[in-house]
Amino acid sequence: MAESARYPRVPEKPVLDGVESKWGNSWVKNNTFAFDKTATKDSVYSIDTPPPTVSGSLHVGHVFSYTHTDLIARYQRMSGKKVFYPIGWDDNGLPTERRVQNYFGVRCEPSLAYDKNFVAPTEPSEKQLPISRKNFVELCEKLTQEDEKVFENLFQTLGLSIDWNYTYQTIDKRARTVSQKAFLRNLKRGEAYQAEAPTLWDITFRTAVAQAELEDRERPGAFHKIAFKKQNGEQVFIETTRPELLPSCVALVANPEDARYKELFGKTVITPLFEVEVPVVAHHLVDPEKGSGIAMICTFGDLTDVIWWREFDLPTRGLIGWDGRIVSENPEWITSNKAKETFQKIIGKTSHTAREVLVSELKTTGELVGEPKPITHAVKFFEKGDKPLEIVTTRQWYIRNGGREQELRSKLLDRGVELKWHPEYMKVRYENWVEGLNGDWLISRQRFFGVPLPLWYKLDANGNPDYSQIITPAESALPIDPQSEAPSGFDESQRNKPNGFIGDPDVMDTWATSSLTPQIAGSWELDNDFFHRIFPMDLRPQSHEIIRTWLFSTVVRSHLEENSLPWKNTSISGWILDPDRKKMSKSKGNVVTPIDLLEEYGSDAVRYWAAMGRPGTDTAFDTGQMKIGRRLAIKILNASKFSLSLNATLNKSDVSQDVDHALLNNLAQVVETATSAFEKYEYTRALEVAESFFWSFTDDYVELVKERTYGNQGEEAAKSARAALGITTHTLLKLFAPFIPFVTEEVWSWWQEGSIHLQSWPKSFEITTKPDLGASALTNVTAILADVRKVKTENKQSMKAEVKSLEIWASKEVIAQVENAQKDLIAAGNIKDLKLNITQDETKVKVELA
RNA sequence: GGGCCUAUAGCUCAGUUGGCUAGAGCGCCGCCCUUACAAGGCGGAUGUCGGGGGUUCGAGUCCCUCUGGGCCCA
Repeated sequence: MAESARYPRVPEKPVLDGVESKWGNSWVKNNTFAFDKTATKDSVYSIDTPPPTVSGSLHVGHVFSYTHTDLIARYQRMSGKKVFYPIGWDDNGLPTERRVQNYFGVRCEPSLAYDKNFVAPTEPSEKQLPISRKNFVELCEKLTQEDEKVFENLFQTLGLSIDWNYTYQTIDKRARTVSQKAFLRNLKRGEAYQAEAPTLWDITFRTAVAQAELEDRERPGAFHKIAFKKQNGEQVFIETTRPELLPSCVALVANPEDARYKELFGKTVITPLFEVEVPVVAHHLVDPEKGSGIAMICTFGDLTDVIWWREFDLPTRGLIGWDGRIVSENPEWITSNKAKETFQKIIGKTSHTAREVLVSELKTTGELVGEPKPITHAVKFFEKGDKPLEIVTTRQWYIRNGGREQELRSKLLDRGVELKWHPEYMKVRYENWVEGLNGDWLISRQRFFGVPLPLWYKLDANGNPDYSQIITPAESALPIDPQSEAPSGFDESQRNKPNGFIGDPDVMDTWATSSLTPQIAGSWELDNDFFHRIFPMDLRPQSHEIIRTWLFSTVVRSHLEENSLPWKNTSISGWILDPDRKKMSKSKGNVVTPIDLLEEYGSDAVRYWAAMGRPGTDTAFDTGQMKIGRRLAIKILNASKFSLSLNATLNKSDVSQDVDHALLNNLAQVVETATSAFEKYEYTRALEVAESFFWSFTDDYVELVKERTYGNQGEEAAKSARAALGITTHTLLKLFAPFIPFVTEEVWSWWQEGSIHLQSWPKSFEITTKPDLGASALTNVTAILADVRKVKTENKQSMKAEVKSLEIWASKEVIAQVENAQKDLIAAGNIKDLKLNITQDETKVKVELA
């Protein structure tokens, strides 16, 4: 075996262990996936990678969906694209604040001064320690940095081909600059505006909440039947689940068709306990079947109240404050002494307590009829909150998103059509959402940790803010914090002083920053040359539940700022389902952490499982698939080692035998199928065709030609097989490279230079040696070999058992193919005597064992 | 209440514009220590394609309807 030194780097016994750290480190160290900044737009493939919420926990879902993106990135890179594949960390917003509170046992108290010697408690204290806003933000930054390392470690172990030179944080300076600049542009163009309006309000977080952040939850409640007094002294009975809102009642409403109440429309009634005179109005939204068919309108109990309040131009009688408690002063519209006395009993109370008090009062006066009737109803919650939302009137900032203008809305719907969705049907979710919008995008949040609205307001001579007198910073001064910096033309001593200024205390919604990820990653306005090389981007990968938020808001910002789509394609990942359809939970002890998974099965194996999940399709968490992936990875190692040990070559001109030509034709077909599948973002299909070819290659073809490569048919025949083996191995490694990046890189390093991930994706014309031949010259022969194996198995013989005679009846063409390959066939089947007969009938085989 | 997805072997899933006898892997059963791999190989069994109706020469695939599961929204 003089030639065995041809591939000296092939190990004796290849193993999977250690490939992740070996190649993962190598890729990072060598900048293997560095983006070429000089690349022209048409050669770039840019990816708007989702910034994971670092304060959340690592989940197998991360592994799943981020792998999908990486498959596309690696394919595009091998196809010759300059791939821009950055990543950001979402460390902005409520999840981070909440995690810091729990982790350190602190809470933000904006009135406190910054303590530069502050040291965070090592153990969270039982009672939350109040700290200044700046100290709080510092803790947020400290904790998220640690979280980010954990994610980075996971993603590198998983083999994501991210360019680590382009990481960003949604709270970092660049993100703040971009968010503030984009907001100021929106403001200048009239797309951002402030308004005093009823706002959905979370009393726990004390912040306004946007439509996209709402969810309905079924909650128990009770209908209370309460008597109002008509002008003629008779009673009319309403039913309400929120009797505590009685003091804020501004009208009664019934359906215009409801005969029971027709005579009341246009008249007034008197509220119980508080003796306020309110009108009775008619509106089609009232369901005559619900309750007594007549309801009280309060400011505000729910969103329908807001509609009625607006349409009937009713007064605002705010009752609930920002803390969720009843206001601390007797409202001006409650005038009688008895009513004032009653109101004193609920001042400052939570709505729950106020309800108990008023129900008891109503019982005493007899205005509550019967016992409350328990019901279950849908109540609006902030998706991250624990208490039902209240509606309070506040001044907030909005960005136009088509929620109030048909023209913009239809343009945004057109953007949805322009975007290529993978899978296509996900577009419907976008359309449903946009069509169902009922207001503009509320972007101001009353939080501490986030990107501040870059605004100040002038104070009048009395020291009251004049919100129409907005002071904006110069773009060059961004990012700014209006709470700690004074606007130009003022100095800090004028803060909160008459004729001075105040800073806007609010921060922007986390989506107001996330909606700019293409601009942040692409250094918009900071390096516009760079930006225009990568924008519009090629792909936004994400999951389906945030189409209404992240995807839509990004489309809005890009449409407003660039008058274009932010990306050409979006691919929507499905969810991970538990195999037993039960939620994984810590209490059950069956939580699988992704890092352990990668260690147990190997990253390539876990990626294989992920790759089996098609875009948009929910996939079961299935360690069985990972075992198969692991087996595939091991098989690639062994089969490649074997091919190389047979002195495989890449000499196309050596291929002379029909079975070898046919193998390459078959392979070329696989390449074409895999390529077109990848072009359609159907990576699973690409993997499947490569995999099934690979197994038939090792099981059938390699077995068939093994003896020939040893030289039993002479050097020329051996060379033909060695070239076919080499070309096939070479091509298969590339086809598997996006899926199984570690093992393919390992094998590549045995006999080739550089990284396989920077090689060109195979093309069918580079592979074929005799394209007109087709593939049947091989498949017809391996089918016969399979028949021989079957007979041996049926007779409980070993595969190398001798066949006394093999007789074949087949068409002229098949017989010719068998004749061409008969030496391979005889050697592989250990056949002593081969008889060939031409027939018109189907191929028939008779095997006689020794 | 509206929208979307989904139902195929014990399990996880393919099945393209309707077209030969509906496939794969796992699992199961049987066999083989074969000098790449026993963490391997070879072979086998397994289906009322959720139910009902319709279109068609022909339906897992298209239409209607019912039922179960999931998601989004109201």
